[in-house]
Amino acid sequence: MTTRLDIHNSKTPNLCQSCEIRHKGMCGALSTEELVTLARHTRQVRHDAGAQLSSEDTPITSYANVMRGVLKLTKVLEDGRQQVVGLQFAPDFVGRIYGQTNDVSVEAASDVELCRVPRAALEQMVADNPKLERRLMEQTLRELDEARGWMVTLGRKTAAEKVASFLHLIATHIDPLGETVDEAAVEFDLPLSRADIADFLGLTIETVSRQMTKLRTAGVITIVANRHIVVPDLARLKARCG
Amino acid sequence: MTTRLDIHNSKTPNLCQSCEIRHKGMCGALSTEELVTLARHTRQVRHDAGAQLSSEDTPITSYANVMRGVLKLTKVLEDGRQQVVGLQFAPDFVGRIYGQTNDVSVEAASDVELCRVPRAALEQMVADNPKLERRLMEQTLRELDEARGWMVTLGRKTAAEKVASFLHLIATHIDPLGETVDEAAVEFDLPLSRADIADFLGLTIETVSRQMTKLRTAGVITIVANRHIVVPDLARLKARCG
DNA sequence: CGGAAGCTTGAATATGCTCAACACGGGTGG
DNA sequence: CCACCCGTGTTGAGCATATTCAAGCTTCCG
Repeated sequence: MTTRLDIHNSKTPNLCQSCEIRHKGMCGALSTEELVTLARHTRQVRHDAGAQLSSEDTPITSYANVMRGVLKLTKVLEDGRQQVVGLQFAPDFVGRIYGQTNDVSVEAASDVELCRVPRAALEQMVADNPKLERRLMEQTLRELDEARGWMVTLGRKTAAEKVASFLHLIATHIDPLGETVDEAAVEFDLPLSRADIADFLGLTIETVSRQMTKLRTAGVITIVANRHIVVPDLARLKARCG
Repeated sequence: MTTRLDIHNSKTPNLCQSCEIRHKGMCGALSTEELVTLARHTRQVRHDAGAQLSSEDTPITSYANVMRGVLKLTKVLEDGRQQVVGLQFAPDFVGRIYGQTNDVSVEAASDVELCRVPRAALEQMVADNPKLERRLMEQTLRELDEARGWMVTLGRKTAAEKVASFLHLIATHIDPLGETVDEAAVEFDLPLSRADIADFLGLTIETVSRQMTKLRTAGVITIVANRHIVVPDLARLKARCG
């Protein structure tokens, strides 16, 4: 690992220079000097799909930024019923600030790359930098909006609409950095298994599978491989989201 | 309205002195002097149950603190299907900071009393006072946790568990300022109609009604009047929450 | 009182679940 | 190289839960 950098000059750290999310996530709020300070503590880490990064009641010891891949946040009932309560894409910030525990379990849905920051280092930076705190506030508000949007889906949409809504979400969030080009064709790999999708939508895997088949036979999507989907017309998909 | 106060001395404003939520909500982060500054802009307002305070896409012009009663936050689908995405009790802060629109419709679920603050005044205070910003961050995180908790309820619980969970929520949040005394008997008025409860739980009013009847015949609750409920044993209710 | 809104109850229906079998694909080992 | 296996996804049949539709009841207000 050759991520060592000369901390005596204040040029953008090598690591951050090549970071694709440099300007989009939390780091966009930082000056070059602050970035240097932060980079002394960060470490890029990779996790395979399925890896559990933290669980509902473990104390928080570090935060991270998603650089590549998708994380899922889940909660479980005592009897094992599970609900995915959030998905995080690059360049989302991961981790609950100002809290003792996460209250959610964090798992890698796909293979992921994270930029990890120890708890103390981040909290120090936040305390010193109002702009950073504000960024985190905005991310939190975005997550709240997303959670509320999914409450509508969970509570009031049919299985068909739920699956369409999920595909629409992925289609509009997965692309590396391209801005949403509505009405256009989109092609992507699902970052979640059928079981995860079911847990996200409050359905069973069988129902998810059946609804995917219906969307396929209706010509709304093409299932190239189990995980590999083509949406020829995003507007037609959106029309099925209820 | 005799809420005029002498702004030349910096004693706690009369209005705030008698405010029951003075130390619990956002204002708990303020010094006496800051409170005086803030109180120059605030105004207590009352709304009847059912009053709509703002809708999904109206711009935000003011914020508020809930002093009494319950607000409901809702979202609707084009075809009219509705979902309650949040409830706010005293001393919650109401309104999405750093945003152009609310993305939710805010309605008085019961008769409410609010302490209203114009947008500019609050944003100025937040900019000047990191402790206040932090309070708002904490409230936002709490709302996010609550939203995620309800996602589990919406996605993975049965109708019976949903209704029990709702009653448990109200039983533990409605009480004026008493801390949750688990295992004890609780008596309260439901701040929501059956229709609102249904929209909160992603059910129909008929299903809500039937499940309430089942809880009554099972002896878990007593329905004194339509809205007036007694829970003799909170633990028994909790056991039915899934 | 009378009317309307809110709530409850019942019967029939539909949506999504359960259980079960099968298909596909990718890796492992004979 | 093929057989086998295991994880993952699909499909089908029967069933259960919650919805829909419809009627009747209560409570609240004029």
